[in-house]
Amino acid sequence: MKKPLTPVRAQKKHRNRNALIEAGNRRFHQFGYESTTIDDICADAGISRRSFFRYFPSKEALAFPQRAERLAHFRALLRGNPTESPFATLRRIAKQFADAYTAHRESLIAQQELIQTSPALLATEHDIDREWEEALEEEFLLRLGDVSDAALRAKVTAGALIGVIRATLRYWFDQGGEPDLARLGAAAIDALERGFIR
Amino acid sequence: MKKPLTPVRAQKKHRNRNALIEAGNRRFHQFGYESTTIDDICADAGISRRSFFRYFPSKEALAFPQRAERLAHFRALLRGNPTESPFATLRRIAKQFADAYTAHRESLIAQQELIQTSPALLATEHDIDREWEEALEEEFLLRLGDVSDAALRAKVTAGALIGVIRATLRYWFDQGGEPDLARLGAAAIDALERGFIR
DNA sequence: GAAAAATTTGGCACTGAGTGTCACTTTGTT
DNA sequence: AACAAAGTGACACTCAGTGCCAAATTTTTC
Repeated sequence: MKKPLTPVRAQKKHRNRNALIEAGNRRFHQFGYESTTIDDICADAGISRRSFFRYFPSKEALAFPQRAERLAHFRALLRGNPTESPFATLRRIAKQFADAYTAHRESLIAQQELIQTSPALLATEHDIDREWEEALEEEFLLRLGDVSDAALRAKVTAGALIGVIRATLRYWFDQGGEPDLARLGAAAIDALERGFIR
Repeated sequence: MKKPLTPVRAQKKHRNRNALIEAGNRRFHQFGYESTTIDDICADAGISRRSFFRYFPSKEALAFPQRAERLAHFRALLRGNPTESPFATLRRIAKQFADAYTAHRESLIAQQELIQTSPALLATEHDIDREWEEALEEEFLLRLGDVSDAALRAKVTAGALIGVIRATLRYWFDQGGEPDLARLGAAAIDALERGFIR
């Protein structure tokens, strides 16, 4: 067990954490990521600089506060239907994400624009992609069982998938979130499954 | 034109640049990337800290000194045979790179191991991948002409390719550079072209 | 070949992220 | 109420990266 539970302390932690996230996002979007210092954020949130680093390991982490939860969610979805064919699972998950993205279109575009302004945020975004790629790889490996070349095939398939997904998202963002993301996602997975022969 | 040529100065520049690269690599491999400070490198190379940043924009850049040249080379190869089918071009280029990688196996593995030790280097490596992905995208766009969805297809194909290539390389590195990289590369491109249906 | 102009360099000071330490306060326990 | 454990704030420090300016070096001009 990790948390023996602490009633009052947990509350404070939540409040402080949220105060930092809110203050950060506000400043990031108003003045830009690079121009915002941790001192600024701490002042807004009424928390000491030193304590900031007890809540977040870095300034970048503050910009992706739900990183761990989202990854866990993705893992759970992947693990959900082990009997289904892999690509069927992927299509189902892609559809779900496409719908969610479409629903939060505005804020996602704002976030994406912010990310584009900072190399540090781009790097963090990539780290996240890698985590997702590894989750995919693990799941493929599990499902492939003891086929020969399982390790290689799992890696390559996961790499191709993440590549295709990121490219699709970039296109969607480039078009201002206008196109039908569910359709784009489906097409991308089709291309992967059926091949890129023209 | 950029350089009206300067005989004596160019020499010095080369010498200094190389001194920094050598000093850096030596220290990186001996003591680790993070533990090496720019001051250390400058001391070894006999160059002032301030001048370091006139040769390289960052510490990471020192670890990938041929970045621009390699990208230019890749672009040239891509542009080389515009009449050939895209996948034929890719196969040819992949083979070339596979051979080159196999020839420099040892040092590439050492470099790769170094990269794995540092988030900053991993981030830089990703930046490089993105540059290559963009080069691919441009080339595909050029070749697709005015097909509908050209932008999307170029992006997605480039993304899939880079994803597949990186995954293949990771596998190759994981196996200590033992497998036949040319064969792995060919298989990866086959999978992309023909599809991932099992 | 010497003086002037252009370029490069080194030193200094500064910002901002991230870390170690330690005393102080708040919360939970008995 | 007393004590232990966890969280917080203040201070000092390291290191990457940048602006600025004066000194040195190279190139150009006469």
